[in-house]
Amino acid sequence: MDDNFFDRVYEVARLIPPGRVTSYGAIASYLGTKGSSRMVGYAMQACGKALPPVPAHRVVNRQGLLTAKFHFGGNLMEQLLESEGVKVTDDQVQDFKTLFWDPAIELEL
DNA sequence: CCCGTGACGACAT
DNA sequence: TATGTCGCCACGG
Repeated sequence: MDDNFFDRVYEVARLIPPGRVTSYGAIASYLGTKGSSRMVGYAMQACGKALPPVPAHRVVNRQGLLTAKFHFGGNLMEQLLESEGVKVTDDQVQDFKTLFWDPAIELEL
């Protein structure tokens, strides 16, 4: 875990409260690399080897769309989110705007 | 060392 | 509103 950049992403991702979701761009922006939202997703891809495990299922794209479900495998991601109380329909988070957790704001206090 | 790829996002048309 | 294109930068081949 010498990869500082990845660790930053993991650290923020782990701060996401249960039943909440955030976007790659929000995390990237918090890290100061808002233009590199792709790197956040890329880091998530490698989150499987990160300890403690990162709740990547709480991270979705700007539209609240479960773009990562393909990587989780089937409906696993959707299952995990609903298990935390997050309503998901058609690979899309319901009330995404309400459940949205922005580190730049929530951690601002 | 160069090239293609990608869990995204903003802007242009 | 929908579709297309570019930028971003780390990683594998």
